[in-house]
Amino acid sequence: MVTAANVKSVITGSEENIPFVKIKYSGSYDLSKTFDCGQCFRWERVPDSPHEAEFVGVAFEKLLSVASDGNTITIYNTTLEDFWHIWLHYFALDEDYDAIDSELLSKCNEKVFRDAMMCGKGIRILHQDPWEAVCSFIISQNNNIPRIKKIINAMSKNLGKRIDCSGMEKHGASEDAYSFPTAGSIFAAGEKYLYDLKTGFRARYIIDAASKWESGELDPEYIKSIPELNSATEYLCKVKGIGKKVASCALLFGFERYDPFPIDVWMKRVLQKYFDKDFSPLSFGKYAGVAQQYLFDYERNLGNEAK
DNA sequence: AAACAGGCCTAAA
DNA sequence: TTTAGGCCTGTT
Repeated sequence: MVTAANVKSVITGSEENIPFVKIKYSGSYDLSKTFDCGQCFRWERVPDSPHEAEFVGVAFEKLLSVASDGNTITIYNTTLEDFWHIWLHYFALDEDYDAIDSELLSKCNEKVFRDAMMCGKGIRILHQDPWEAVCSFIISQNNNIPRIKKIINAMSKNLGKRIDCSGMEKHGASEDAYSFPTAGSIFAAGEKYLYDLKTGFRARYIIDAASKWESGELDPEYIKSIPELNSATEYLCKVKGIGKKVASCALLFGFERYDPFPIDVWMKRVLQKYFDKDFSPLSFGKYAGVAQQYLFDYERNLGNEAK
């Protein structure tokens, strides 16, 4: 019962007591680019993995690792049921990126964009938990990725649920793992507690978001139901500490939409450098967010090659 | 050591 | 409506 276009086969097995799901997949899926493009903060590369690439992380209160070898993706420490219910969509294995790419090319045929798309082939936009996305991108402001990860780990360790990792040592889970804390537990902990976890001036923003999340003033299902991007953005901006950029990221990575086009310092640079003054990212259309990821990755890789 | 990091808030024109 | 300054912390 294969329901996703690019998933060719799914089998289960077990390796040293760790159950896995192995997916044969057509098309390109680049785990490294996907986890390294700044959309998520809880995945780490597994050192000395026998796979071409393997990452271990926590999502939806579960610890798992994902490995890729050619056109095979293996998810360790999961079940077939969770694969179909959670991971198929989380990893965007149910998405037809060839279709997305050709839609984007029909909207923009600039050479730089074609190059960026080629360079970023295999990047996937994950479908993360909405609360985790909101909270993570509040933390991301005026901050760098190592410290964002550090803060999120500290919050998880102190306020999340402990997750059993036994048997996952070979998959990079040497220490205990913890789920991303719920809005309720963050709100209960209070602003000073968060401040002491080095969140800095963002502590009160996180509390404001958690409080609105708890009270229902910030309702994820309602947000997902808003058809128009600007309305959804405005709605999220009710929270102190959420501005246009943070809202765009949260919507793109946690609320099931592809049209947000987060503009940060990198994207400002890209737009200035390669596009006409009157060019609007809106012209990328409904998959603008995917275009943003390609361009972002492209610009950052150019920087790395120059070093 | 001073500046910067995938911003946002606030005060002041 | 737009603009400057400040902000927690860690790293270079």
